[in-house]
Amino acid sequence: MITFIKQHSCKDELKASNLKVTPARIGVMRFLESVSKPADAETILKDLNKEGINPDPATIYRILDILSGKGLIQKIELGEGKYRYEKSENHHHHLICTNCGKIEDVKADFVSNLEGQIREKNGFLVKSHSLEFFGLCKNCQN
Amino acid sequence: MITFIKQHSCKDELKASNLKVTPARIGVMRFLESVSKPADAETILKDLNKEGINPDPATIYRILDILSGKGLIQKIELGEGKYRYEKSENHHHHLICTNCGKIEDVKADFVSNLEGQIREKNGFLVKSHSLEFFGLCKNCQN
DNA sequence: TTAGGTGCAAATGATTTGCAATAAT
DNA sequence: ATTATTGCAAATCATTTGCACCTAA
Repeated sequence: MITFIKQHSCKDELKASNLKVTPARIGVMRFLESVSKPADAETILKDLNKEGINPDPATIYRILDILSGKGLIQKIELGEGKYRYEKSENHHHHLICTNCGKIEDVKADFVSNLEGQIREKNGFLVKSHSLEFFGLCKNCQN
Repeated sequence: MITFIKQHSCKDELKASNLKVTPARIGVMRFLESVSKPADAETILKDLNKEGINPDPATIYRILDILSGKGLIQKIELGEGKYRYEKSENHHHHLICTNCGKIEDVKADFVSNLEGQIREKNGFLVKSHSLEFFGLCKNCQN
């Protein structure tokens, strides 16, 4: 018996979402896969530039928009007045140091339990959520 | 025995934070006290205008900034690319309908429990948090 | 070929800033 | 009187849009 192991690929993900495969799109997907912290548009663009891909900022925004529309990435806000993006599989919560700006991760799935309660109490169907903590990281408490 | 009941007053709150009492500041405090949903700068300004107070937008932003700096109000983001503000005592979480934009409240204090755990596990001192749910409200599920 | 993707330049929207005039204590 | 606060106008920053050109399928 032969088992086909689904080899993960940015290109395949794009195709699976009926999106044309372009260098800029591959670059964005790759980058978001490689980083542990959610990244903003500017950071993403600069990384692509390093790899010799030079899309217009408008293109980056359009790509981020379509990818989050397809659910491949998540658009989040961390109280900075701009958006950050993360690969959907990387979803987790953050600890944002209000002093130095450091962003740490917290893995916690307690929120999932709440969604059922909300459905019952409020009749609201939760599709996604954000949970962020602001405060002082270890280094900034002195 | 005479009991002094602390009569809540916007002016007193301002004074207690060493802020000068001005019409615009009173107006902002009053408005945020009167509404159940977090409001954006534009909405706040329009309300003040109705009451005959006509500050410049820049003044509104400066007031919102100083009030949140003093902890009298909270600055939050609901995925709209702008900030909203709420009276600190009104802190709660929101259900944001991604279809019609309706904002509902959820009262829940389960998050408080987490802050202790985060302190232990991550050494991170939580000062505030945000928890928002995105999905479809009752009306928009059909 | 052709629908979808991109570059460029200009527009938008929220928020911020410098500075001089003004009002709260 | 003194210092904080405000108004005004201009600047900034992130993001969006119109349109002509280009490219992946």
